Amino acid sequence: MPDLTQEQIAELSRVSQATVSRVLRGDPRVNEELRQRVLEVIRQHGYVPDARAQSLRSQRTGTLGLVVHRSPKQLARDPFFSALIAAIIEFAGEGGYHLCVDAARAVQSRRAIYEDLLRTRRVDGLILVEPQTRDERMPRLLEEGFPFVLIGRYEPIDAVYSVDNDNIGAGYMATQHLLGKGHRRIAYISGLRGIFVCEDRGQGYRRALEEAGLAYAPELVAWGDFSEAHGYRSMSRLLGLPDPPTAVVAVDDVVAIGALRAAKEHGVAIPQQVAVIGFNDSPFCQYVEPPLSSVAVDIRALAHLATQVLIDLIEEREVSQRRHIVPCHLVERAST
Amino acid sequence: MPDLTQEQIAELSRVSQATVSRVLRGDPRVNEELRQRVLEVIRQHGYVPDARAQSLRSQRTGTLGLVVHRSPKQLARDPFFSALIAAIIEFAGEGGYHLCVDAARAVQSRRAIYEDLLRTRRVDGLILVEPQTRDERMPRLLEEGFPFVLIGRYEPIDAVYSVDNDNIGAGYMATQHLLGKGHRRIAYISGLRGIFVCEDRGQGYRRALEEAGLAYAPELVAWGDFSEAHGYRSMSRLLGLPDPPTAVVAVDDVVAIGALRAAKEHGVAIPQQVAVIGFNDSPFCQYVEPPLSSVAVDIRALAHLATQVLIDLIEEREVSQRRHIVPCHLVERAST
DNA sequence: TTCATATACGTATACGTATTCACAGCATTG
DNA sequence: CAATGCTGTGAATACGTATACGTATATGAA
Repeated sequence: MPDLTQEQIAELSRVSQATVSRVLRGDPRVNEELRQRVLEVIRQHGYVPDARAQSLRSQRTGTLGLVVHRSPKQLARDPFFSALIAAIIEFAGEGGYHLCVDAARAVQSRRAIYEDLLRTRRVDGLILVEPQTRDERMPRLLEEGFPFVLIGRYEPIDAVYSVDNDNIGAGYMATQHLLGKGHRRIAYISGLRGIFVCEDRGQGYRRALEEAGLAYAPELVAWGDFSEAHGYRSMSRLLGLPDPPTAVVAVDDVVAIGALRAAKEHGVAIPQQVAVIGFNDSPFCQYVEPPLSSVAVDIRALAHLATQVLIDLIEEREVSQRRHIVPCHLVERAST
Repeated sequence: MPDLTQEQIAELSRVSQATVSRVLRGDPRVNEELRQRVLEVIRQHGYVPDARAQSLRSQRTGTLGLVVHRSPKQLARDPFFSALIAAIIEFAGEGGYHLCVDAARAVQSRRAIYEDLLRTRRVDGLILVEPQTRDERMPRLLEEGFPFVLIGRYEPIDAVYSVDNDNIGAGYMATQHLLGKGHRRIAYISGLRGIFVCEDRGQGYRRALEEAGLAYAPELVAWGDFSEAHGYRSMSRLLGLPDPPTAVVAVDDVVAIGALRAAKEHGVAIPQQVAVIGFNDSPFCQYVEPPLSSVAVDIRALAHLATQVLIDLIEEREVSQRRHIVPCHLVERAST
């Protein structure tokens, strides 16, 4: 079946190309008889309009861009990102948009993506996942008036639309949970200093402690990366303390897994001697031994909000608020 | 910074729009002095060509389409797909293409995707992941002469370009591994009947047994779905046999996890009394107790081949073969 | 000098669609 | 009955780029 144009459909229907276009766009000012004739020809020939021409003419591509600040390898490994991407695909589709995905960690390729997707008008808007604290593109994007939404936080400019987890609340909730189980000496195995997620969850942890009348003890807080090895090392150190913790909040499930391993190797019973809780409710939480309690972030809500806000911006609808905070919830398993 | 066109760049450089286009396309037939002048103006104004106009004119979009036959929810859950998507993003980028991703399980939306991506010329080519055995789109795609590549198998028509795991080899390898450990009574917990992956791995399993002079015993093969629950149930049944297996090949890591759980609950030691091996080498394999041996499929190779073949088809280069088979390798851990 | 050839550039056009404009036909109004 | 508005339609145009084509200048050979 060769590619037809409106021109040819018009000829076959004995109308003008303009009328074909009007029929396709559902313009009411077209005679019913003609409309039927044109629709019949379109149906018979299986005509579908050319998206490229439509884009050029209408200045709309019907495509959203998704840029993730992770190397493809990291992306493949972390279930959080894959779930996020999958959900964004879904919601973009529901909103009538396609999705163009790019991933890049290097600054150089980040610039390229910026040029390639945005300036070329290849997409109508952008979702940026976890931008850096200082991201030189933010001001430029704002300046261009290009529609974009952040998943994560970006403090410097509050004109930015963003959707984020309630990480402070999540840290608070995890700690609260352990306090409720009677624990009084609770450690926090964090990630990198200066990363919003880690700082925020730590802040929630601290607030829960203080509300319970407990002092924040720096020796019970471990900084490192997001690896299983970091969880293992930190837990080993904590267990060696003169007055070891009876419960541990780990900044991420993978880190928590490392902590679990260390505890088991030290012959410490979980959750009897040490309780452990992680974040993200990764799929593997239910498979590890013992199954890991975790604070689940609502990835679908995150994706839904981000997509919806972006589409509203593109279609120039009113957007009620610039910052959205998505609440988390606790999934209790055997490790606490 | 407002959007410029070649027209305006031309005016600023005191040349024609055609010359600007030639400079941008690297046409050699343009005076060096002029070229520099134009490039300077382009640089100063940060001009980037409009991809939509380029697409319309050149009949190329510079975008690949990826269609996955899974609901977004399944997609989010299965690490295999997320890794695959991540790798395809990477290789498409390296090949100078963007990636447009869609996912859909329903037949209805499948048709829509077909119309939306292909007939609208929104993408230059398509990667289809695990199409159904009878997929009505294959003949149509072939008929249109539209470039596309399958990840998975499609038997009916061999004019189709495809890239697939060596699933037979993988099943053979897993079984071989267990035979090498001295096991003589080996079970196979499969997935759905009629799914290529399950049948093929089963075929490899069977061949390994027969080469070792062992009979294929139907009571040692369990059919079901891809769930953890199926693994659990099947393992429970197998352990209740008068002559239970000493080793189990599970069609998927998640199924294997279920089997592990059943064994533990029955007080059966792993790997001393029953060895277990899975497929895919999912990230969680190293976190479970005991860590799970698994046959790793080379996802990056799969993605790389598919992307490369597709790009070659689009750019009308010679493609050496229609079917590519990617070998697997075994990752041994404590469960065997 | 004269013609052929190559080179470097501009003019014009096409890609397929959406939309503005103009106009014909008809109904409605004072 | 003239003036006015409304409806449905086609002609023309614009979106921004790439390229076929034509032409002016430079270069070389006769």
